[in-house]
Amino acid sequence: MQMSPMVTAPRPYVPTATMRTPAPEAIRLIGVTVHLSRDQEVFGEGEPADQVFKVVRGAVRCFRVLSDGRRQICDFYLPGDVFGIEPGQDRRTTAEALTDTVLVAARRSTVVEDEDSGTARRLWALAMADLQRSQDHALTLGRRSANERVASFLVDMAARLGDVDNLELPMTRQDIADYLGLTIETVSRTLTHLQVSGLIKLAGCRSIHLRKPRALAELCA
Amino acid sequence: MQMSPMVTAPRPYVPTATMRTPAPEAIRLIGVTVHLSRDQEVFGEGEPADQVFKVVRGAVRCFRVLSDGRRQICDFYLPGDVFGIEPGQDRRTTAEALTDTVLVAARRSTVVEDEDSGTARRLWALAMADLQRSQDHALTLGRRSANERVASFLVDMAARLGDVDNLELPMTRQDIADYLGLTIETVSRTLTHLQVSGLIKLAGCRSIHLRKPRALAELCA
DNA sequence: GCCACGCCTTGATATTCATCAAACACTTCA
DNA sequence: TGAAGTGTTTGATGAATATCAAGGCGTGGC
Repeated sequence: MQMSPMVTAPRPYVPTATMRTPAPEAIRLIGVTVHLSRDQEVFGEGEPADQVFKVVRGAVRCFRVLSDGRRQICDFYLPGDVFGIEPGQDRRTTAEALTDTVLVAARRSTVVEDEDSGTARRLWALAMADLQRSQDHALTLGRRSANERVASFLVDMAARLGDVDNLELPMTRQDIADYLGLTIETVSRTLTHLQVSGLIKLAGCRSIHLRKPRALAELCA
Repeated sequence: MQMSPMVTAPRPYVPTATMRTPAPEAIRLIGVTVHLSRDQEVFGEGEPADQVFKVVRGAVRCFRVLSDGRRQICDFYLPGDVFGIEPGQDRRTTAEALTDTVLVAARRSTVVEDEDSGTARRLWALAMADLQRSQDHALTLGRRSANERVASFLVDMAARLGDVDNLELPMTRQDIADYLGLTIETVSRTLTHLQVSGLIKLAGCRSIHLRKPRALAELCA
C-alpha cells in the first residue's frame, strides 16, 4: 500500500478583503482578492462551504485523505478555473495553494440563490465540468496503467495550460503521484522512461517539453 | 493490464410509451415507464442526452470503455435513484440494465429549463450526488487496496439498499470488478477471504450476508 | 561560493494483483 | 433428470508497481 506523507499547511487562510474586483474572465465572480503562499490552505474538509473561488494566478490542489494519511488529489485548478462548489453544506475536500497563488473569493450564496438564469446556468456548467473531470479521473484511476496515467496527465495539463508543448508544472512529483494514484517513484521512473523513448524532454523537474504530443496522446489508450 | 470482455447489449432500447405515471418517490419525474431486460441498453455513449431516468425496479450500470475494451463502471443505479444527467449535450457513458428493470423516463428539458426553483434545486441535488459519489469513487480507485475496495463496496451497497445486512446483489462479479478497477478473480478471491475471516457469509453468488458490518466498515480505512 | 535542505532520480527487492488455466456450481432447457 | 452454458471459484505463475534505501541535483541562505 502506498503512503503519502501528509503535507500540513503552514498557516490557515483568513479571507482578508484586499479589494473588490470584477472577474477578469468568462465567469462573473464578484468578490475579494486573496493572496496565498505555497502550501497554504484555502479551505479544509468539514468546514462550511460558503464561498467559491476563481484562480487568477498560481494553482490549487483539492484532495481527500484516508485515516492513515493516504492522500488522493481530486483535481488541480489552474488560472481561469473556478473551484469550491460542493455537493452539500460542508467541504468534502481540503484545498491548498500549490505555489504562490492569487484567488478571487465570492460568497456561494451570491451565485446559488440568484435566480438570474445566466448565473445559475454558468454555475451549473462549472459543477458539471467538475463532474465530467471526476468521471474521467475515475476511468484513469480504475483502468489505466502507470504509463497511460502519466501520459494522459501530461496531455491534459498541456491542454488546460493553453495547448502548449512546453509545460511549466506548478506541482511536485508527490502531487502528481497523489493525483494519479501512484507513488512518487513510479511517476519519476515513468517520466524518465517517456524521455528515453523520445516522447518528452525534461528540463529541470518542473519544466517538460512534449516532443511528440501526438504519440503521447495515443499512449493514453 | 486488465481486460474486460466487452458485453454488447442484445438490442437497443426504444423509449416506448407504456403509460403516463407520477413519480413514486422523492423526485418528481413525470414520464413514460420503460421495461428493460437484462443487459439491454438504456442509452449509449455519444447519443444526444435528452432524457433522464428513474429506477423503479431492477438496477442499471453506467460505464465507459477504453479503445481496447477495458471497461470502467462509473456507478450503479438502484431503485429510487435518478440517472442520466449529463455534463453536456451528449452521453458520455453507456447505460445498461443489470437485470430485468423498470424505469421512468422524462425529457431532460422538462426539468432543466424549468425555472420553478423547486425542480431546479432537486436536479442540482441529483447532479451533486453524482459528483460526490464520483469523487468518493476516485478516492477508492486511487488509494485503496483490493480488500478495502471490496469492503467499501459492500458497505456502500448495504447502505444504498436500505441499511440491510443481507445483500441481494443485482450485478455479476465482472460488474463489481469493473466498478472497483480490479479483475473478476481478485474480486472473487477477496470475497472468499472476507468469508474465511468471518466478516461475511456468501449464500449463492448474488446473496451476501454481512456478519460483522462494523468490522467491515473499519476495513475500508 | 559553499553548504544544507528539499525534491527528485535510480537501484534492489518485496508485494499485490493480473493473467492463464482448470474445475466447480448454478440455471436453463430438453 | 440430465446436459449445456454461463458465471464463479480456486490454483499456479508472472508482471506491474510499491517499498526500502541511497545518491544526485537544484535552490536558497549565509
